[in-house]
Parts: sequence; C-alpha cells; structure tokens
Amino acid sequence: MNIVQAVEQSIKDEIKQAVIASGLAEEAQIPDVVLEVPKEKAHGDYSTNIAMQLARVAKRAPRQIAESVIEHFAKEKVHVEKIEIAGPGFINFFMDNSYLTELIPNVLKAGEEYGRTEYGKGEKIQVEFVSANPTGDLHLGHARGAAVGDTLCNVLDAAGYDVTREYYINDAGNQINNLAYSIEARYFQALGMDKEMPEDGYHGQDIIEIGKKLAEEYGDKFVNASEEERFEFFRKYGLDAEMDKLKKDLENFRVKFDVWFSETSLYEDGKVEEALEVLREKGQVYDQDGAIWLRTTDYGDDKDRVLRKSDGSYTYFMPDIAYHKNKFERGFAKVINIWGADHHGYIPRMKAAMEALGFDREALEVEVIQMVQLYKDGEKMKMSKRTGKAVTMRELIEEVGLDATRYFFAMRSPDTHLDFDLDLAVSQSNENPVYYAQYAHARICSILRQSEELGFAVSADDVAAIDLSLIGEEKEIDVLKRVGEFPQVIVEAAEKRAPHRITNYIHDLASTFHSFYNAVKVLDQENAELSKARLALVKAVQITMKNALRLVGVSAPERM
RNA sequence: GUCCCGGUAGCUCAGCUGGAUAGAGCAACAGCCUCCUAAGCUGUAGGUCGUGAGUUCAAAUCUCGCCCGGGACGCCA
Repeated sequence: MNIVQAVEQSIKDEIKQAVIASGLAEEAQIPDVVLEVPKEKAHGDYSTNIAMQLARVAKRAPRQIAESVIEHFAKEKVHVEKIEIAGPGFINFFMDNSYLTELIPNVLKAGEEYGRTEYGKGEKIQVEFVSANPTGDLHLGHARGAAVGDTLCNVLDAAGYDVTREYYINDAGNQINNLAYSIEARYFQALGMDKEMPEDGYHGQDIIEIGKKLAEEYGDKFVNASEEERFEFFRKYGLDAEMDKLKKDLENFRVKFDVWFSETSLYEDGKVEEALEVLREKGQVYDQDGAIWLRTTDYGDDKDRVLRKSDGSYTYFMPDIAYHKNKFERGFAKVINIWGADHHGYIPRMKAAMEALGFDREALEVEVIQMVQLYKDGEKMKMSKRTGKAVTMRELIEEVGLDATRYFFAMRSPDTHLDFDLDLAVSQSNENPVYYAQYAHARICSILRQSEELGFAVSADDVAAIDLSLIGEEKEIDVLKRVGEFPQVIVEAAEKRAPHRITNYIHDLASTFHSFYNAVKVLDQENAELSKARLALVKAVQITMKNALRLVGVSAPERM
C-alpha cells in the first residue's frame, strides 16, 4: 500500500468513526464508505456520499447528517485541510496535499517494481489464451486475444498473483488430418501435378508455402510413397511447421507462454480415458444411440453433450474436459480461459463438466473476446480461415507497427465488438494514441539527459537530499496524484479482468504530464533546488509510465 | 425460437458495485514555439446516453418489455 492508498483508507476510517461518534448509526448499519475523486476540482480532492446513504437509517436529511459527521471528523489527523457540504449532501474534502511528495522517493526506490502489490497474495492463477489450431496463420481475432491475454497476465502478476500462461495445442483432432491432406494437395500442386484440396482443407498461403518447401526439399520422393507413409510424414511435418511459425509470431508480438500443452499428450498419458472413467464412476454419463453422453443438463446446460461418438472416437469436448481437469489438479485456485465470442456457447457445458467432476464451477472463468471486424476502403473484409483470405497478425503488425497494434487491442474493452479500420490505422499511424504516451516518456528522457549536462542529475540514492517541499503547484500535485493512483489501477484492472483500464491510465498519466510540461519549466539554471525537486518528480513519472507501458507490452522509447 | 455481446458527440470508444454540469481520441474551429522535443498545450463547438415503462432522494449505470447490429446454438473443432 502506498501513501495515497493509506491516506484514503484513513479518511474512510475517520468518516466511519465520525458517523459512530455522532450517534447517527450503529457500526453494522454503516455501508462501505465510498470515497471518490470528484470530476470537478471545485468539489475537492475527495468526496463521499455517506450522508445520502445514511438518510434512511438515521431518519434525517442528508445535509444535516453531513453536518454531524463533519463535527466529529478529525481533519488534521488525515491531511484534510477543509471540508464542505455540497449539493444534495455530498461531503467534499480538500486536502493538504503536501504529504504526496513522500511518493517521490518511494517510486524512485521501487523503480521497475513500482505499481506492484501483494494484493493477490501469491494465489495461483492459470490463464489459457490464443490456443489457435495449428492449421494456419494467426488472424486478427487471435491478435486481439493475444494482446488482451498477455496484458491481463502482466496485470495479474503485478497485482501479486502467481500467473501461469498457457497455450493449448489442438494437435489431435480431425483438423490435423485436414492439415495433412491440405499439405499433400499443395505438395502435389507444387510439383505441377493435379491434386484437389480436401473439402475442409486449409487454403492459407502458409500451407502453399509448406507444400512448396516440401517439393523443393524432397522432390517427388513422396509421390510414390504409400499413402499412409506420406500422410504420417506430412501430418508431423505440417504440425511442426505450423507450431514453429505460431510460436515465432507470438514471440514477435511480445507474447510468451509458460506452458505449451499438447492435446495429444492427454491421449498418450491416458488422461482422456481416465477423465471419462471418473465421470462414469460419479454416475454423470450414460449410453444412448451408441454414444456416451454427459449429463450437463444437471448443471445448467440446455442439453446433454456427447463425449464419445458412436464411431468410437471422442468429441472435442472430451479431451478438453480432461485438460481442464488436469488444470485444477495442478493446484490453480483460478483458471481463466480467454475465448473468442464464437465459442461462448461452449461455456455452460464446460462449467457443467467441471461441476460434474466435483470442482467449483466458479473457479473456472471464461473471458469472452468479441469479434474483430476489419474495414478496408470503407468496406467490411470477410475473414475466413477456410479461404485463406484473412489478414494475418503478421501482416497487421507489419502495416500498423508492433507497439500500436498491442496498444490498440489492449485499449478496447474485451467485450465490445471492434471495428478495425485498416486504412486509418496505416495512414494515420502517427496519430495513434500510443504515440501520445510514448512521446511523454521520450520528453521526460530528454529532460533527464539535459539535467545531467547541467549537473542536476537526480537518482534514487540522493533524493533524500532534495527539498521536496518545493513541490506544491497545482500542476505538480496533479501529476503526483496520478502517479500515486498506479498501484490501485493495477489492482482494479486485475480484479475486473479489464486490461483496457491500464491504457486508460496511461493516457491520463501522459495527459497530466504534458499539461504539467507546458505549464512548468523543469530545468531552471537560476534555481537549482527547485529544478532538482521537479526532476525527482519527473523521474517518478518516467518510472510509472515505463512500468505501465510494459504491462501492455509497449516499448518506452527514450527518443522520438 | 433460445442464449451471449454491443447500441453514449460526425467517426472510434471510455464511463456501468447508481451520485453533483456525461468524458477522451480523431475530425472541425480559434489561439500558443527568442523558452527543457508543437507526435505537445490552451480554449470553442458538438449529446432525446437505441426506445418505452419501473425502482430510487438521485438512472448512461439497476429491473422488465421492445427495436437495431454482431455472434452462438453439431455424435465439427
């Protein structure tokens, strides 16, 4: 907890104490005290609506209640300078903000750690995201999922959770057979021979490339091979090639996973059978029409689901159950899946399956990412993996830029449909919001470089020698307040699974800093003491900005 | 038909555990570089918060109905 959070808490405590002391209500009747930062500066640094909330319990008018609360409120104890009652009964607190300068040495000392808290108490959380089938290039939807998932993980980590990032490789289903057949067709075509693509084949450019490469590397070696041998080889080769490419693409997008979990390994280790056995022992399955069904309707699903088809093979659902069972067995307190909106219908059955296995359905959380719609030349672009016409994540990054792409996806709430105007993103990339924040950082770095030349350099070690009481102008306080919010913003973003709160914060921090920059001269040769104090402040902003940008996977350039 | 998401400024979106005069970016308009980076700042203009009821001292926010847009409803994955 930093000084800001501590002071806020002490004000809340003091309000509660004042309510009790004034005899308005018993402790148990008092709701959680809400302390908010008013939009209007005229309404003070903090404000509470407690008087309105207590009107019913205390059976008195809110403004009267506010009067009593103020009478019993010990201002000086909690850095409050002045209190006013306003509007229907708001109590507005005007702070003696000098205490805020304590933040500066704290931030400088914390450095890269600033913003991190122990809020999550090291609880183990697993986040599974992207998990695209290895049958083609990653497209825009995956890019959004990757940006959101990675940022969420960073945020959870900073909020004190023990996070494991995981990618589930669907390397066992029918789609891999289709991959092999698609490669086979492309291989033959590359050799100038006729071969039709399978009905559910993958038409992506990447598959064509693989076919070409095979033809170059192996010539017609596989033309006369047995069908079985050829299939097995292409299957394995295709899978490896797709996975290598996928990993590389994600790494280039600054997304790294701790665990790459193979579906095939579940079969090899007998985990699929085992999960089915457990369900059977618990009486959760039944046989009908030659298939094995799970009673998901017992747990809120609209219909029961097939686990094993009448032909003896498993549905996609069955290994997925085994996989999630495995997740919980690894001791995660919380398992978060980030899924595309097209899979949302799958949620009730997965939760039902977990409940059927005896796990807490609430421990499985599914965050749904809405669709990305790409616009070009003012028209919707059809995105289809089947026809291979989708714009790939790689192309997007090349055109829009890595930082801008990460920022753009992170800044939207995951549950809104996203219209991505490619022309706009490309042609106006210099006006992208990410530059606004990066520019603030670069400006700070420029100031810091010059401070060294002037002999004003400030570091965490000598900040104690600086007279921070010189800080106190409105713009300076605005900046300090913003810096002080950071840890709490991270906690809220983590709790609400809302990565875009971080980009909102980044924007606010940049805005507050730019405004400060235009109003206040940091380096003043005539006034070394003041310059040093302001440099220390600016340094704190730099650290905060850099840390915030790192959370969303965006670089913090020193020059622009 | 059932379920999920969205509908807020010209455009793209925040705000949604109810709070004071609904915000930002882009676009528009008017100012600001002899001064630490003008990729910036300051100001102006721009709104029936899809719609109709309800709950409340107070609704963009909560409840219900309706309209519009997107998505999902397989012994596919």
